[in-house]
Amino acid sequence: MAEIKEIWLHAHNMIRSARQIINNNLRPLGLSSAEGNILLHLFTQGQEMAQELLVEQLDVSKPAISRTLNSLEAKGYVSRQRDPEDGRAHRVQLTEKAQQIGPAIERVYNHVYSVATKDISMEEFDNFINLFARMSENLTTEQAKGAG
Amino acid sequence: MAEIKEIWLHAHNMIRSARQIINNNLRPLGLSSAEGNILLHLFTQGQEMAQELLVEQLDVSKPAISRTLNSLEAKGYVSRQRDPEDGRAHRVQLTEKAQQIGPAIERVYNHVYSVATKDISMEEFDNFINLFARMSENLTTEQAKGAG
DNA sequence: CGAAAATGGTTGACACGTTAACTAATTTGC
DNA sequence: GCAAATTAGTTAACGTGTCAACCATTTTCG
Repeated sequence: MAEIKEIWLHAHNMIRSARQIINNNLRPLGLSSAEGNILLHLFTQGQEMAQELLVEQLDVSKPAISRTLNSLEAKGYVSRQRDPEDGRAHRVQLTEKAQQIGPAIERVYNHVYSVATKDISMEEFDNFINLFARMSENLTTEQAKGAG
Repeated sequence: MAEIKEIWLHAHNMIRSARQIINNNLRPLGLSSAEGNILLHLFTQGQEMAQELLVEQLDVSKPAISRTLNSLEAKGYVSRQRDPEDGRAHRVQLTEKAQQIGPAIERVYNHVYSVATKDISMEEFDNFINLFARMSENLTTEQAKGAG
C-alpha cells in the first residue's frame, strides 16, 4: 500500500508546478496566475457575473477575489458595477481589452490540462476525480465539525 | 467525462481543509501546521537529520524550512548544530520537550489521514496515488522545461 | 595548489491565500 | 414598519510558500 502522506506531496507539487507553468506563460501578458484564473472563469462562464459567484465557483475567499479583481481592474481587463437590483452586489465584466487576450489565456490553461493528463485514459481520469472528490469531501466535513 | 478543472478545486480544498484541521488540533500545543509537518517528519524518520534532507523529503523550499525551524527552535522543540563533518550543514534534532508531545502529534496526523481515506478501499487508494504521481510528474517535467 | 563551481543556509521581497472585523445594503419576522 | 439578522464587499493582519541574492564552506579540476 502506498504511503498516504504522498497524497499531500503530490497535491502540493501539482498545484505548485501548474501555477509556475501558468505564471511563466502569462507573464508576457503581464498577468499572474491568480488573475488568469479569474479571467479564464469569466471567459468560459459567460463574460459577466456577480462577484459573489466568483467566490463560490472558484472556491477562493472573498478578500482574495476582491484584491485580484482590483488589480485586474487597474490593468483594464475587467470592470465592476454595482448591481442595480441589489446595492450590495457587484457585477464583474470583461472589457474589450480582455476579449483580445481571451484565446491566448485559454490556450495556456488548455496546455496545462493536457500536460497533466498525458498518458491517462478517460476512465482512469474519471475514477481519479471521483476518489479525489470523496476524499476532499471527507476532509471538508471533518473540518466543518471543528469550526462549528 | 469529469471536468479537468475539478482537479484543482479538489486539490486546493483538500490541502486547505487538512491544514485547517491540523491547525485546529495543534493549536492547544502552540504549534502551527508548518511546524507540525516538520516535527512529524522527524518523529517518524528518526529524531535527527540534516536540514537539507528536510528540504528534499518534505519538498518545501529552503527558506521555508529555515524559517519554520527558527520558530521550532525558539519554542524549544528542536535544536540545530553545525555538522562536524561539513561546516556548511546543520543537523536538526528533536529536544526532550518534543519527545513528550510526539504521540499527540502523530495522533493528529493519523486522524487526518484516516478521515481522508474514509470509505476508500486499499485498491482504490493505490490507483489514486499512482495516477496522482503520474500527473504530478507530468507537470513537473513540463515546468522544468520552462525554467531551463 | 588555488581559482571556479557547487552546496547548505539565511535574508529580503513578494505572491497568494486565510480569518477577523468592519461598512453598507437588503431581507426577515415579530 | 422597524429592529435584528443576513449578505456582499473591503481592509488589516498574518500564515506559508516562492524566487533571487547573498555568505560560508566544501569540492573540483586545470
